[in-house]
Amino acid sequence: MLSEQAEPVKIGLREKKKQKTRSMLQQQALRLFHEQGYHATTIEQIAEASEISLSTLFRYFSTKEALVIEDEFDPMIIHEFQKQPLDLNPIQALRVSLKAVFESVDQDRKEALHERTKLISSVPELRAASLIQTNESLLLIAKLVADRLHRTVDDLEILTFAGSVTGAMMAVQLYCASHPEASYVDSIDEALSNLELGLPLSKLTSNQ
Amino acid sequence: MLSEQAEPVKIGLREKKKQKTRSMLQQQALRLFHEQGYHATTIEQIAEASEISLSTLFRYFSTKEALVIEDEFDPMIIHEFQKQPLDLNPIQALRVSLKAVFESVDQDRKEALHERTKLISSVPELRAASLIQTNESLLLIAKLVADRLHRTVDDLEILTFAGSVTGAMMAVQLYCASHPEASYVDSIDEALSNLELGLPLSKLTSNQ
Amino acid sequence: MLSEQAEPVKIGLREKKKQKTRSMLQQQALRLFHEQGYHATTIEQIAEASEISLSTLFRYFSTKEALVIEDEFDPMIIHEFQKQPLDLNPIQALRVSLKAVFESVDQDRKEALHERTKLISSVPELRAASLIQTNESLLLIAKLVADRLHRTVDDLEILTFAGSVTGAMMAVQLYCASHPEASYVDSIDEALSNLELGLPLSKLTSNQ
Amino acid sequence: MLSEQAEPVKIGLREKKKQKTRSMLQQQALRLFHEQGYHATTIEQIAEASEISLSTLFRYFSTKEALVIEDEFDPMIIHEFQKQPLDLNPIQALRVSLKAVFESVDQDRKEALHERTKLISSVPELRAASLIQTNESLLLIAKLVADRLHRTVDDLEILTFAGSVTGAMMAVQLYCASHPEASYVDSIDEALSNLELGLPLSKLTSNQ
DNA sequence: ACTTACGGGACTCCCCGTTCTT
DNA sequence: AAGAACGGGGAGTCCCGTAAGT
Repeated sequence: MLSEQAEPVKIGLREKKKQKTRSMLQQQALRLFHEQGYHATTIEQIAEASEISLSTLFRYFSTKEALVIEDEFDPMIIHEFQKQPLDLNPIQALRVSLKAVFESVDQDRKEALHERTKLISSVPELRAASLIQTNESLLLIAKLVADRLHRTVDDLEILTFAGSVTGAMMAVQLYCASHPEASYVDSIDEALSNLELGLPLSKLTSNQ
Repeated sequence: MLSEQAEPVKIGLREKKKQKTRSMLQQQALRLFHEQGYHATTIEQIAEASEISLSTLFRYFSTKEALVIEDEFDPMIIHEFQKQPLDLNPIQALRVSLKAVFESVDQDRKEALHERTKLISSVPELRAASLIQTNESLLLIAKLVADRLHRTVDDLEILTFAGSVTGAMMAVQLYCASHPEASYVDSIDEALSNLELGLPLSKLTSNQ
Repeated sequence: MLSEQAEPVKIGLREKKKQKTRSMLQQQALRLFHEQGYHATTIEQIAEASEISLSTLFRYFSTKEALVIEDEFDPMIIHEFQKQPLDLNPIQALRVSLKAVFESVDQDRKEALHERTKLISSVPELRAASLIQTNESLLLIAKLVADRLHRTVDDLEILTFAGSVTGAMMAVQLYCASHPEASYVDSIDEALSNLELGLPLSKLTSNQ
Repeated sequence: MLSEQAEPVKIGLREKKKQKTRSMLQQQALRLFHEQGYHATTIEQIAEASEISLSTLFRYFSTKEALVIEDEFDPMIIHEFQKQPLDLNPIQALRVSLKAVFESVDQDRKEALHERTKLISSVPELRAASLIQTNESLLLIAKLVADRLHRTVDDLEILTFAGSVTGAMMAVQLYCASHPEASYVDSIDEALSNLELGLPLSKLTSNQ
């Protein structure tokens, strides 16, 4: 979910055109994947449908998977997180940030996101790519938390924390894949709340 | 009559030869990857070096990644975990199991494991494949815990738990990748211990 | 008025900067080729390392190979050859010229040359580019000899002579590639001396 | 001209089909190059015209150039050379071999060869590839001569000889490129004869 | 049954135009 | 005007799956 680019977004004239091309490519890709399936769609078809050349497509998205995986939420979440007051514990801060970001997203985008998530769950290659990104999110979360505490990412305690959070999110993805009716955002919140309470281990121990 | 008795023996022999081929392939693969790098090595070279044909190689390992990823420890850990007494909380049970398994592994295998782990961290494709497996471990842990508690894997609480554990292990992998001198097993134990203590969040909150 | 005088100076400065850029590019290229190998290095990396844009790089060197091949010795050798007295036979004249030029080269350049030569021998594309240049040397030698004799390059006898000389030099390159301790200059001289003596064929015939 | 494969040509049933595919590909390539020019023709077109896939084409010819360069004469010349009596000097042996081979070639093939040679002279990439092969011929000639004399290719004298011969052939190619009416075979013979006579240097020295 | 050949798609890189900017 | 960014396109490599041949 979270990956690294957090540039201030220079509003260049042609920056905009690039954005348009990017989003066009993703749109066409998602459309074709939906219509024909992921494997049955070649990237050549995507390039053609978007009326750009293959090589240019690869300049925008370095792999077929990237067309599906890349998302626009990460920088927003980062930004939100960094604004949170320091006396919140990091899970609280994260929960607040996630809520803030997803409340600002309109219905259309939410549905697109949902569609994408379904696609990812069902295609092994995409799952793999998504997990790679998840892994990078882990580092990012670690970095954000380390910054809050003036510590370094080079710290097993912090990494373990970030790992647990990331793992909880992976769990939610799996959960939602088999419970299509469940709300993704709510489930994340619940999982994080659970983690905040220490999981809680007593409930997970047989007391007989 | 005799042939019926001969059967099991023959199967045994065959199994053995298969095992030998498998391990030969992995050995050659690892050697070549070490010498020339992962990408510079083609699976054709691996097949040649092992003196078998490409199609046969694919019968043993369906992808190039599989040559590196396959792991013999999982089943051992599962077995150990299922033997743990029910009054241990699941993290305790897991810690005990992991220790038991790794103590039984000889030095050679540990070094081979270490070599493999390094290779995996450094090659994105392998990381992806490894993460896919990690994700399946998540489900496996969930299943084991669910069984202990007579609940189902279909349960966000349990999945969250399993996710946190899995995430903690991912964190340890990242940690060890940048701290080559750290002991993998000890670090896992420390991370799990940390998780058992509720991470602990108070230490991760700025108290100014 | 003043500007006219200023012109040559400004041009001088510009020329100098160009020369610096050229040599910087070659240096960075050689460094990267040495570190990562020729194929693993992209010209984009070279441009980046030299802090100029790709299109500018191509203005200086029209192909990746040119970064390695360009040779500053040819014009020097030509110049020397044209000064040789006419009563020397062309091989003698060439031998004297080569000696004169290489004696004037300092140790650093010699080592750089040696490094380059090694690189060229080991990369097929570079060998090809180098051979193209060798082929042009053939024509050049033919022209020089033709001029001495007031004949034309359009002459099989002269071309054959030039070809033999060029071929002898190719032979020396191959020889030195497998005998790293051999002196390039000495070997050339020996080869040319051999050619001057008619190869000699009697020694190359089985006399049993 | 001379390159290495000198297998006894196992007459497999499907060896024949491969031969047919090879020659089909070359034929189509030459046709298209002739019709549209070398650069204007893509290898995809060649594959299509030959009704095979791109990847298969590359299995037969690893580069676009190879489609033009590879020829069938080398093994024949080698074979002939090895049959020559040992009391011939190596240039004589070579001259006899070349004559024997070219006399056995029918008119059609000679014209095809001529066509190909013209194409090679006119396209820099092909010239480069051809020179690479020439360079390998040098080594081959050295090897053949070394074998005759029970010496090794590791010998500057022999390499110089081979280089001179090779260089003479390069000269002939240049000569014939600018004299389309000249006979390739006769010119080679003349050049080699010239080389055999010591070039001769006296004629190439100004005697004023 | 087991190898060998073939197909095809993803991806990378080189190099060259054109456009846009400074 | 010089130079950078951008786009295009062809060559080439590799993985992997399927079909053909022995």
